[in-house]
Amino acid sequence: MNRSLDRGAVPDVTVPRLALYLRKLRELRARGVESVSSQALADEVDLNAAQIRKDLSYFGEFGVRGVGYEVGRLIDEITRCLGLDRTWNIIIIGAGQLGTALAWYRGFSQQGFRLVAVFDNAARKIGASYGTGQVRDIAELEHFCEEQRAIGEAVDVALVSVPLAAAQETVDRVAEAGVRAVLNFAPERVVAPPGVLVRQVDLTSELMFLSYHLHSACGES
Amino acid sequence: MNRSLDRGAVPDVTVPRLALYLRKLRELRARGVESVSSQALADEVDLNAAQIRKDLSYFGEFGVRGVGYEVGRLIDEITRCLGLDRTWNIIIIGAGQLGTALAWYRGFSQQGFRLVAVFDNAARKIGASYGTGQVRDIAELEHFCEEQRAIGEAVDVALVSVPLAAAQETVDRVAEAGVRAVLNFAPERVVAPPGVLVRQVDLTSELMFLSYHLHSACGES
DNA sequence: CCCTGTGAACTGTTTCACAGCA
DNA sequence: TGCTGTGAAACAGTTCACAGGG
Repeated sequence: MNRSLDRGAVPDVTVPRLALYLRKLRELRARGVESVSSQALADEVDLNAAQIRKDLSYFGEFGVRGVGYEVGRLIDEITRCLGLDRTWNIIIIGAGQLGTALAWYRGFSQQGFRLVAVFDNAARKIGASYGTGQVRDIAELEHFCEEQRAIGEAVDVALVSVPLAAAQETVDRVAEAGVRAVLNFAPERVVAPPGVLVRQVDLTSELMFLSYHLHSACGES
Repeated sequence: MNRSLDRGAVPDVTVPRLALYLRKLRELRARGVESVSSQALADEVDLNAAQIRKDLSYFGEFGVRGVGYEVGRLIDEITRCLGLDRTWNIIIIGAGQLGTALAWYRGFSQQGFRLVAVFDNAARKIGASYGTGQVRDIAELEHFCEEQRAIGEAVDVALVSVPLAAAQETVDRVAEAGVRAVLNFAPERVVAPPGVLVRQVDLTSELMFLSYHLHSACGES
């Protein structure tokens, strides 16, 4: 029974934790550690050991009773579960400060994400080369996506770093162009077009979370 | 009874939702809307109306039965609950691509966050002026924080955008310098020093979340 | 009557505790 | 024996459903 297919059973909160385990396991491997128990890994990532065992059990049985998990094997399994055993093509819409920072971010390529293009509507930015992607005119978006599909390198994910007012329109447009996942950085919760997965990265909310806790801590202590 | 003080009763997930309500309420006010029911607001933010009423009830009774909520009043109340009725001083550590993008980000000042300085260890970057903050030598960090405290403008939050390997060390150092909240952008879950609130913004995890869902959707449909 | 505020029911997640296997 | 994998218990968060006040 291939557990990785019955997606409905995997809690959403499990997925980001798998990413965390993966990172820590790679670190352990780099340090020469070959085997790890759920307890040892739990200590490293500051979680409950049962949590880790349960998270992994949604996808299969990767450990050996009485022994633990083989680090290399577990890295491979989690990599596969997360869909990181292939390359995902990403584009960035909006070559402002944030878009530019994202384009230069090294972490992407290290995880199997390949930046194939950056789009902007400002003529003076077009043609510049950021990291592995070139800045193109947003007018070419649909054409570019189609071309990529034609060569078997369809655009999988769009990172949207456009101004607030353009966020929804941009998401609708990339969805229309066939992109099925979006990471939106604009502080505006956009409505996901059907069949498109939208994930929000909201700096303002994060700051407000901090201010709330700083504020209420003042009131208490 | 001031509910905003018994913090233990407020679920963590409520706080980012308040930030969302606040944004939508401001938008409604800008559109000239003066009164809103929990149902109408729920439709706007795509949540359950009871959820909104319960979230607000943790902090007090802001509505009028049979009528709804007065938009202006609710904005004020949420602003107060989130601790946004004052200015918070923030610093950025690491003036790389991401740190620079953060420094230029307009959203901060609009929400009552004031950038007071950017720190870096690269001599050639020091002195440059980013947004409202000037780039200073990281060696001056402790001195700067103390000086700010002396003039009653203590540094409240540090945004950490340094390379992976320096993240933990940097967080420990800002904590030592008296900063009580950190927003960490390095893809390394850092250990929070006692009494310091650390919040993680992890682009890599977000991308992996998308790749997981794209991947498992392929297997199904 | 309408809509808020809230106990109670429900759903989802975490943790416990132990059976089962190396 | 030691550690995994997993039902069952505990806990947290969401939604329901209705009492209560304008």
